[in-house]
Amino acid sequence: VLKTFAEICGGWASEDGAGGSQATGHRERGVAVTIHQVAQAAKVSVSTVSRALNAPDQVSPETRRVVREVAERLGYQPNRAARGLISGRTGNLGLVVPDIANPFFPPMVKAAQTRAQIADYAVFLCDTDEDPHTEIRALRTMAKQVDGVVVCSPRLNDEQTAEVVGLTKVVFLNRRVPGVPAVLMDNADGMRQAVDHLAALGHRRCAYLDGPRTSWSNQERRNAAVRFGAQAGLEVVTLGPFAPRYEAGLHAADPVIAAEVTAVLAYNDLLALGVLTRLAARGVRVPDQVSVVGFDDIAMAGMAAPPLTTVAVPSAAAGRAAVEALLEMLAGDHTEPRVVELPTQLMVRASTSPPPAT
Amino acid sequence: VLKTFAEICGGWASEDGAGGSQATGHRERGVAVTIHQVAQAAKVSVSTVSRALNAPDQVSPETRRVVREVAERLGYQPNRAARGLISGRTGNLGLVVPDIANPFFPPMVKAAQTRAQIADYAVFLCDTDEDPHTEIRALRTMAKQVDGVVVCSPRLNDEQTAEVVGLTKVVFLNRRVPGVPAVLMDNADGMRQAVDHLAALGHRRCAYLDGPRTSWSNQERRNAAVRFGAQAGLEVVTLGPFAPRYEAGLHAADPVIAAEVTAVLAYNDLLALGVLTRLAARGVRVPDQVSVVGFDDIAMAGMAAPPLTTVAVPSAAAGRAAVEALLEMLAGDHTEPRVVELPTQLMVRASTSPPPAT
DNA sequence: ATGAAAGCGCTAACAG
DNA sequence: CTGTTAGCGCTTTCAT
Repeated sequence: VLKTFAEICGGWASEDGAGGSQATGHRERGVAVTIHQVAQAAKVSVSTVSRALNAPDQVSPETRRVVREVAERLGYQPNRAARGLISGRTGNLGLVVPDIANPFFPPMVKAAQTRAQIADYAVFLCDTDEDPHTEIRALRTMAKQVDGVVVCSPRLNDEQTAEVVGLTKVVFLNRRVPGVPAVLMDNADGMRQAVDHLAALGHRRCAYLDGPRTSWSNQERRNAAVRFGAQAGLEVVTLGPFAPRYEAGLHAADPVIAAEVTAVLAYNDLLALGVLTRLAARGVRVPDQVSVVGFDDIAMAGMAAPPLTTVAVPSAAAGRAAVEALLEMLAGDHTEPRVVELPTQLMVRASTSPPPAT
Repeated sequence: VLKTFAEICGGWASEDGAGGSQATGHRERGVAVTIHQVAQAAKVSVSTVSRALNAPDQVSPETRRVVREVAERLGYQPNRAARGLISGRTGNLGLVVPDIANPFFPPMVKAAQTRAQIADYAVFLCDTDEDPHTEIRALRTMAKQVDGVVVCSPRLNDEQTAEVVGLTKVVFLNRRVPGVPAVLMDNADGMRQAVDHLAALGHRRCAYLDGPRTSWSNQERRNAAVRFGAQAGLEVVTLGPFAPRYEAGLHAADPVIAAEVTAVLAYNDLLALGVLTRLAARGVRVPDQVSVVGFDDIAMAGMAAPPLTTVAVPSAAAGRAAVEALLEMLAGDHTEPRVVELPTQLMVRASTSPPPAT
């Protein structure tokens, strides 16, 4: 019941829980039980133990039964590091993310980890804090202890990308690089849906809130907005660029008002949410006076007031798909480097409506 | 440019970026460079290479220079698994979380991972999806390939806890168990601040929205609300229990209205946010008619309308502290199992005000 | 100061 | 079907 630690820094935030209840069969743990102990206890050789566990049909049913029973009783858990050393297969995957605190990533990470676990892979997580340098360093270190890596929204340049691809099996998530297997989201189609929605409501002029210049997704989204806008008779003026954050949205709202548009397409939800807040503060009613559309459909989008119309992006499915693509590569049935593009979908909620009658 | 994958399930959500630009010194990667290759290239034995890298003062300055240069040129990265096999130290830590998609956890995970990385540890992440069974299984598997584990908001029962503690070094986060080192947040004091705030505003009767029955934090928070409420002349009626989620908050708002209170203390922010939404839908103005206080201070709390008054919990600092506690245990300077309790702090925003004049 | 040799725990030939 | 023999890549005595 001590009480200490003065340094409180960066983020704050809580949650937790207490025990469920499941009986655990009694195990005799003698600190570290190795395959040798099992072999000895079962009165067979270590290789038999290994086979009984990994290649069940290479040992007699009886031996197998005994070995497995003993292994179970002793609580034997094979040492994956040792196994990996000889087999070349570590049973580990790497997962690299620019910023896990960005609400866009957690569902992706969760799905990826869960999928990996099902295939009996453990996953190393690395948050690069948006730094390409940290990213490449992490990848180099990881390479040796994983069978492959999923890199989400890579910030690597071409040279670094080439190096990484030579280091280990890699699947990119949210970035298309020739020759590199990847899982992508159909940003263009999502933006088309959003633009069509606005045009159908009768909007004729809207703003696109530009995201980070270096963002691959942003380029796709902006281009699509302009292209499909022209096609649907919706003029799109670009404002920005803005950081993909709530605070930047607060900032972006004023230019939006000045731009005399009846609708705004934001690069992402965080930005859109900021716009919503600031618009309300300035007395501009959403959606009556201005319609707002986000992108991503992060959890908070549906909790905003008004609930945000946005383009849902299948980030959980993408995380899962990326791991699956990696697993396929590892299985060796690799035809060509696979590129998967997942569909996106407009979620119409309450932040969009016909423009005010002039 | 294929296009496939029909199955879109669970969560949806986007973000990404494209390359920065940093020159990478040219490396001659011969697929996998081992300590042997370095030894050969440097014309010394493997043990000398090992020493030159790990125990610099055991080799002559000249040899050291040469070896390091060669290692650098070849891009040698020691195989941590092999190292761990002999040294018993894996250089890996485990991080177990009930649900990374819960916005409470990402800052914690990020801070923990970052801190571990600084100490040159890699981290295995496991999301247990709130399932004690998955949790114990993950812990058993991890135990062998890590030097220690941080378990966030453990859902383990006593027996399982005992087993885990025997498996590897463990630090709990958000749960106090006798004999187990832990990092805690001062829930009681945070609740005291919230209650005092309400009492100071003139509230005389408020509701506490109960969280999950099994949650250790919830028990602490509820008890504190009642105890400090009595002390401050604020009657606290408990409503619930509710799941710690936005949807549950939507549901909780109606009983709140029926309870004829002038304020509500929610178990956590998600719940409070739901209450905010539903109250607005029913035409109840916050804070004019009812004040709302959350707990945790997740990112969305500040983005709500009105911005939520809530108790900030230092989750990032906690993640960092947990890793540090683990690191200390590993270093062996373990005096007694350490328990650290971090302070919490009320963030007064716009969802609280004096009660309506009756 | 340096090299040779012995394993860490495990799997994969290779014999019986 | 099962045991024996080699190592995987690395650190660490133990000699030299």
